[in-house]
Amino acid sequence: MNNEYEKLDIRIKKWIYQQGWLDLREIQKLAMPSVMDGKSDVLISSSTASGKTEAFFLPAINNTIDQNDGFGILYISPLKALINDQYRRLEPLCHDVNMQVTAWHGDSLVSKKEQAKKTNTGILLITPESLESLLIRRSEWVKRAFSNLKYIAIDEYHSFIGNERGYQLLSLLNRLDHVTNRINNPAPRVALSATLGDIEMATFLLRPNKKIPCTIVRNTNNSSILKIQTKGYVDPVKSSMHDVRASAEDQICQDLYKICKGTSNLIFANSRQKTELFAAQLRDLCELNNSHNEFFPHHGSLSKIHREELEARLQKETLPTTATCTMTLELGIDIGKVASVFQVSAPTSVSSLRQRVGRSGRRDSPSILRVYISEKELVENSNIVDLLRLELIQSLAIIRLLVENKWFEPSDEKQLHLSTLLHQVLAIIGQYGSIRAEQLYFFLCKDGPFQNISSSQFRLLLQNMGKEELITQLDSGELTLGVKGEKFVEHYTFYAVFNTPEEYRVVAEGKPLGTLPLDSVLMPGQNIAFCGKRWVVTDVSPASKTIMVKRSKGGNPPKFGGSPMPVHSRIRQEMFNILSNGDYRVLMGGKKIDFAEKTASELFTEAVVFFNEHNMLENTIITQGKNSYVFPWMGDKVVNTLTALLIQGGYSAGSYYGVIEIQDTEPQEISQFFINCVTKKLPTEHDLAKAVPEKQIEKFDAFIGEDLLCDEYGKKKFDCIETEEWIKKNFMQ
DNA sequence: GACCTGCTGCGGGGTG
Repeated sequence: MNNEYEKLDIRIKKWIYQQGWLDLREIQKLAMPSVMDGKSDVLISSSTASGKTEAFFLPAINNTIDQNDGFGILYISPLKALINDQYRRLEPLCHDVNMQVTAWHGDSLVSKKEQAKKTNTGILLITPESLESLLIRRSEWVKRAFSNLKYIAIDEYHSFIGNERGYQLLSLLNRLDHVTNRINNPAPRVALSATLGDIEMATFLLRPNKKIPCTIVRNTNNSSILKIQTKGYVDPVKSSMHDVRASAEDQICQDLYKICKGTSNLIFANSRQKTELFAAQLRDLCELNNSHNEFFPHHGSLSKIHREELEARLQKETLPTTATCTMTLELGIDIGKVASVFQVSAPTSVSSLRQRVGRSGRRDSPSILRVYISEKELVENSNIVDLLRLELIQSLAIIRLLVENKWFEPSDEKQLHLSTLLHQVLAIIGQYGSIRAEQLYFFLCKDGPFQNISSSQFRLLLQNMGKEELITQLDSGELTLGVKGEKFVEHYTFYAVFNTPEEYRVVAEGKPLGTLPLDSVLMPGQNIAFCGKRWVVTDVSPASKTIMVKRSKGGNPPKFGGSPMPVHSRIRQEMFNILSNGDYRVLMGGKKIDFAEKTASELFTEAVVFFNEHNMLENTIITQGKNSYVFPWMGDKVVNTLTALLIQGGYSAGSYYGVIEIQDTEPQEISQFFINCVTKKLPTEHDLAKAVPEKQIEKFDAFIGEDLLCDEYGKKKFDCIETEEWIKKNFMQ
């Protein structure tokens, strides 16, 4: 035990002793001085199950243990489930040191909230949305209850970085500092995270105005061992009914069954549809083998009961349990120990694969990652994406970036987040009743999180909000809520800044199974797979937005919809490197490690042969049949920009897996076209966006006006500077 | 090829 331990209150020491802990964990020792000091922000970055939570809470509780003039600690989490987990973990300690801890979110009991409102002490665990509602509806209480905060902790910090919810959170923290008169004396912010790519950016985003410094705490000896296997599968292209070869999906299911049976695992399958498909097929295999089912799906469209049941089963560790899941099991919900993490089909980002890997392995056992990739059997008219085995290559590139370079995708700092800015304008007016435009601009943009917004853009936003009757101007010049704005702010759906499309509820025997998008075309009599089981649709009621089902045999999972996840330039460049060198192996300790089994490395060789045959090291554009294919080996923003330029130039172009297909053209014509684009000067991102018919993506995009929408969409989807550099480098040197 | 997250106050009906 170290010096810092000695400084802890006797009640906390006693609790630690009772836990049977012989020593504090490394991250806890490292974090304790800065948290205890309480003068700077702290960024605690350390792997899952390394004791991060206690690294913050032990010293923070120590410093607030006898505080009775308002809450001492405000803990913010992106998930209700995580708040419940943390409550369970903190409750015994808080009980022993006689401190109140309150879980505060949409599902917590009103009575518990009322109790906390009366006593105003201890620790409050809350979601950003609940904090938003408190600031709008109970700002007087907020002022009383939080004026003496000693700490604000943000858990799973990476899940907020660079997205709508993260900007809302920053604005909320700013507003909290204002309401409690803590502008010049703010409570330190402590961020907890397992994966942080760009630490510089992460500290900036924790406090954009940099009023107080930020200390970074990372554990040094990350000795966890990672074992990786990549397996390839050939999906036969069947030419006749008599072809009985198993599909790649069936082969993968057989392997998943063999390896997972009897142990606990996570299978990430990238889409809810695939997640359901594997869950249903693996359940069928259990039935076929006369054994109890151990396979269950977990994703965002399943009802809470089903998800919680599975989480509890994993947590208990008494029955072997394998979850086929989407990113719902990426974050830190307590799920016990798992033997392996499977990634079926290519991951799209290094950071999410890192999160997933972290779900297996503990200090005493290695993390095991098994990546299963299916590639189509090659036939005469195979697609170029299949010929180059791009799904496999993307997987190999992401694995290499993960293991060798310790690199993660940085957040996209160019985005404007105008939908969230509009939301915050409404929220602040809702909170104060009325406010001057200059104050709002200072509050949100100049001194707040929306620093990419110019004053003219802000003015335009307010004008549009006026036109839409969201706000009106009083005779005094102050802004107040308009007719529509009031309706928005009063409704409970206002607090979340992210978009949620309307859905059908799926109900079996009166119990909710989950939800499906409104545009899913389901008919009575149709068989579907959902929640890991097979059903037949008995009734579809558009009026009550309900789909009734009952158990049945057969049926495939429905489509859930969604938009593609963008791939970063660094990944595409790593794919190019791998193909040019004909080597995907990972360099570790001076040795090259092979992590692909036989079929995967055969598929890789096919890709390299094609790559070399077409001299793709030199050729950026190649021809297949009547079409040309552009290989930028760049992220989706550049691919989108090039594709948009081609379409505006009258070509018939589309992209897939980062490759642009242009119909009926020759490479020379395309390269000349690109050169002309640069010589004539490229259009702006805004101009490119103008031509896109459907640009509304975020919740309040419908109200920001066409002009700003083009700014917003352009910055999100296109990058003209990087594109121009790419054209110059490839065609003009 | 296609991810995820969250929210109030009140009224009606059931249970102790």
